[in-house]
Amino acid sequence: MIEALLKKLRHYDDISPDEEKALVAAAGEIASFARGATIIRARTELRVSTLLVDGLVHSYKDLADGSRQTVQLAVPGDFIDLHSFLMKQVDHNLAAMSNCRIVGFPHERLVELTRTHDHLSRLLWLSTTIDGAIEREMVTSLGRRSAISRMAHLFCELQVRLEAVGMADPVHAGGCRYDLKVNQEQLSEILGMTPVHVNRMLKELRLMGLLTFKSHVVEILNWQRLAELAEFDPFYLGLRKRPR
Amino acid sequence: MIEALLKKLRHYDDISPDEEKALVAAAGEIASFARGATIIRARTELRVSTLLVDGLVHSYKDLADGSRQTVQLAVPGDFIDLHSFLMKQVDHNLAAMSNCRIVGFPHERLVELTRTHDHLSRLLWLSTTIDGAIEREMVTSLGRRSAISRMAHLFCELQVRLEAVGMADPVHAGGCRYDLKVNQEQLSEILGMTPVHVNRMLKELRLMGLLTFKSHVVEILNWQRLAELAEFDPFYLGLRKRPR
DNA sequence: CGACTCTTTGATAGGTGTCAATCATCGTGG
DNA sequence: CCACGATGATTGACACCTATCAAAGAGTCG
Repeated sequence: MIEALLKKLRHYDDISPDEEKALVAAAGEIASFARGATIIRARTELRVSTLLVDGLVHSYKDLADGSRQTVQLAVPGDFIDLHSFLMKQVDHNLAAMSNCRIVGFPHERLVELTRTHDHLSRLLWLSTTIDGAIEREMVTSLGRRSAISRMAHLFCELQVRLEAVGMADPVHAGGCRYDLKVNQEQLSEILGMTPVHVNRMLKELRLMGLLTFKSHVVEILNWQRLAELAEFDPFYLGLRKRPR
Repeated sequence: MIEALLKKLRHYDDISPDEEKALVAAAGEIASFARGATIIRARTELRVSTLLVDGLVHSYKDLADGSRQTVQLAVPGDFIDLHSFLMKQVDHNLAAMSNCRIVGFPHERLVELTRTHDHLSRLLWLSTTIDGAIEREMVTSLGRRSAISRMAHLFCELQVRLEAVGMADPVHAGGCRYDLKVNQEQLSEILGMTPVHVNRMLKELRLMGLLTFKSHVVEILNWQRLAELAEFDPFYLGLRKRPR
C-alpha cells in the first residue's frame, strides 16, 4: 500500500526495517476517489495528511474568470498535503485528476513518529522541501520557458518522478513510456496555457519526433533532445542517495 | 538583529522569553553583501542556514538564453535557505537584490534547537511551508494572471509581508507605502516579463491611480482596487495567530 | 560636465489566446 | 449491430498581449 512511498524515500536514504514498520503502522484508512472528485477543499481544518497510493491528484487555485491553475501535481508515493501537518489549513483545493486511491496518516501518529523516529521524519520533511523545489521549477517554467519547452519539461519531470517509484520504463531502455491519465484540458491547467495550445504543442512535439501522447500514454521517442528542449536537469528532484 | 524574525513568528504564535533567548543564542555571524553579490551558489554544500536581517535577497534560476527567473523573494525576517537544512544543497542561486545584511544559523545549532524547543522549531518549519504557499501563489500568478494583475499581486503581497515585520505603513492608514530597493529589470525577473513591459505596466497602474513606484518607494494609492485587480487574498501568508 | 545606469517611449514582430467548427472515439440503448 | 450522444481532439482564422529592437530622456555620481 505504501510501496511507492518507500521506493521514493529509499532514493533519499536507506530505510531500516523498523522504520518501514513504523511507517506502515502510522497509515490509516484507505479511500478511493473518482476522477474530478474534490478530496480537500481550501481552508478546511485538517487532522490527517494524505498519501497518494495510486492515480493522480492535483492542488489547484480557482480564479475569478473561471480558469484554474494547478500548483502541485502528485504522483503515487507523494504526500498531497504533508504541509498541512503544520499549516492545518491549506490555501488550495485538492482534487483527483484520475481515479485514485489514497491513505490517511493522522497527525497525532505523525507527531508520534517524529518523536520516535528521527531519521525517518527527517526524510518525510525532506520530501516536502523537494515539493518546494518542484514548485520552484514550475515557477521557472511558467516565467521563462516557451509553451513547448514548458511542456517538454513537464514530461521529462514526470518520467523521472514516475521512474523513481517504478511506474515508468527507465530512460535508458531506448524508448521510454508511462501512463498519464489526464486529458488535454487538464494538461492545460498544469501548464498554464489553453487547451487549444496544448493540442498544438503536442502536435509539434510529435512532428519533431520527440514524444507522443495518445490514449493516456506518454511515449518519449528521443529523451536527449526532449531534455535539451526543456533545459531539464533532474538535480532538483533530489533523487540521489546521501546521508540525511 | 533578529527582531524581524521574531515579529514574523509572533504572527504565527506567541514566543516565550526562553524561546526568544534560544533563537538569539542559535544565531551566528552577521555578514553584509552588496547589491548584486552572490550569497550562495547552486549545489554548494551548506552547513549554515541564513536569515535575512535587512535588504532583499532573491533565489533565482538561470536559463540558457541568459534570462533569469526569481523563484523566491526574501524580505527581512525570512530565512533565505532554511530548506537547505535538510537538502544540504540548493537547486538555485541566491543573490542580494539590494545591499543587505544576513546572519547565519549553523545547522548543528538548529538541530539542537529542534531537540530542546519543540514549539519553536515547529514555527520555524511552519515558515518554510509558508514559503511554499508563496511559491504556489507565484505559480498561479505566472500561469493565469495577466501582466498587470500579476504586478498588482506582487505589490499587495509585499505590502502585507513587510507590514508584518514593521517595514510598511499599515494598509488602513489611508495611503500606505514601503521601500523596495529594486529597479525595473529586477522586477521583471520576479514577474516573469520583460523590463520594457514592467515599465508599461507600472505606467498603467499609475494612470489607473492605484500605485506609484518611484525612486525605490512603492506608494499604494488605492489598496482596495489594487487588491481586486490582483485577486489578492492574504490567507496564504498564514499571518493569523493560532495555536501551533 | 561627462559617464553611467535606469526609465520611458515608439514601432514592429511573434507567441499565445479566443472563438467556432469539424472530426474522432467510445460507451450506451434501441 | 448500428445509431446516438457525450466527451475529447484537432484545425483554422483572427485578435490581442507581450516580446523585441532601437532610441531618446532622466537621474546620479564622480
